[in-house]
Amino acid sequence: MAGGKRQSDIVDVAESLFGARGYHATSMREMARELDLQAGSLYTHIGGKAELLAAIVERAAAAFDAAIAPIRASGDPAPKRLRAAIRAHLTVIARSRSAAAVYFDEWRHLNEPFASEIRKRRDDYEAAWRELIAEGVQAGELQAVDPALAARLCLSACNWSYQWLDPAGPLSPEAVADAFADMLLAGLSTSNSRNREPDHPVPSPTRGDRR
Amino acid sequence: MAGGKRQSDIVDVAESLFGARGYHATSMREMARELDLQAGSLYTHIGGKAELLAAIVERAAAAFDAAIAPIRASGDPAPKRLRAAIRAHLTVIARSRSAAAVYFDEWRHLNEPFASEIRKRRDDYEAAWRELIAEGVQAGELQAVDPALAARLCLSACNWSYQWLDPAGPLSPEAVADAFADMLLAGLSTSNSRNREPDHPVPSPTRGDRR
DNA sequence: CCTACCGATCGGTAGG
DNA sequence: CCTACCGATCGGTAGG
Repeated sequence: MAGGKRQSDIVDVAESLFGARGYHATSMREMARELDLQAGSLYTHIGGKAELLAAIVERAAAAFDAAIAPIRASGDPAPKRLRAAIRAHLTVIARSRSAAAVYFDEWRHLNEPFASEIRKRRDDYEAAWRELIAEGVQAGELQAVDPALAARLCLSACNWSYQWLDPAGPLSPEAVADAFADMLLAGLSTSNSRNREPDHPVPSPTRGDRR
Repeated sequence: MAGGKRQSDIVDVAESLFGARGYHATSMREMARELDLQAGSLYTHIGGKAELLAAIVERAAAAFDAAIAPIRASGDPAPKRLRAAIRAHLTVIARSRSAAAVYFDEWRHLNEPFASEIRKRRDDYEAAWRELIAEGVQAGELQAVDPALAARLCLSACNWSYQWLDPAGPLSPEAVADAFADMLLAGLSTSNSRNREPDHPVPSPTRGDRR
């Protein structure tokens, strides 16, 4: 699926409808109506419904990969990279909640070989987070947690945000990201007491400004 | 929908198929085949497909509510209650990942009034977590986080586990829950050192958070 | 619980 | 890009 203005319009509408109602609950006729077309006319521009799903999911996967690539390569300390990754991940979701919804919920309806390809891509993405955390543990910047579980904790918390994160809401995605990073890095409990000096060099715009 | 052995068999099969493939991707004929019935015969026992979905989602919502009710009433310190709630929540998910998948992913296909009822029930459930955290903040047992965001962080991390939590995996759901609780309570970073007492008392939240 | 069937709707195509 | 239409499948019902 390569180019064409009309085609990318169709992909956009599909993304929005698949995200809102789900892949199987969205008909080609609904999509056509949204574009003021007849159902059959869609097929001038696209190969089929399954192909649309694949295009949307690939695009979403690419957005996540691209968002964390520079962070991985930055050479910053692990806590700073982790904070940046959380922000990047949430920003991708906030930029298109529909795309995130399709990526997270509808990818299981992909045909082969797309399903396998995406599965691998997600595994690689998670591995990058795991590696980041493992490096931090190694360097003594992060506690001696299991990197696999810690990566899963961070990603789970971030992924689910597609359910509620609202760029037009009272808290910007960046503010949510910083708050999440604060809590994940510093912990919720007071009983393992921490000093109150700024502990990471990264400025956190929302600290002291949490609604 | 009230009782009948055959009926509960059907609900169980529906839960498993809806969870695996999604509501709209599952046909009544598939369900019938799984039960060695003809499609039409299902309707002796159930009212329809939509009714099945409602039954499954209600059952799941009730399981989550029941799991945290005794914890809310326990009077334990907030960190202990939070840990217990994480464990309870993950245990419900682990006990039936299909049910969790339907509850989290397919509830949007509910008709009214079920959709509204479930939305309210989920809001109330989240409010219980928020309240727990707010009490901990008030008592100085938890840091001065925004209870709404902290509740969301914990629930997000826990909810997403339906995607990967495997009771037959190397880590039991209880072990995962404890690891998640450890990380959420103590934080991932070493830089706010935990072996040091705070030089000032931990501040209470600036706005009176009573609820 | 089965056989037989309903109208509706699905994704997609032919031919222009 | 439209009209017209295809076969398949959907959830559900009638009648036994």
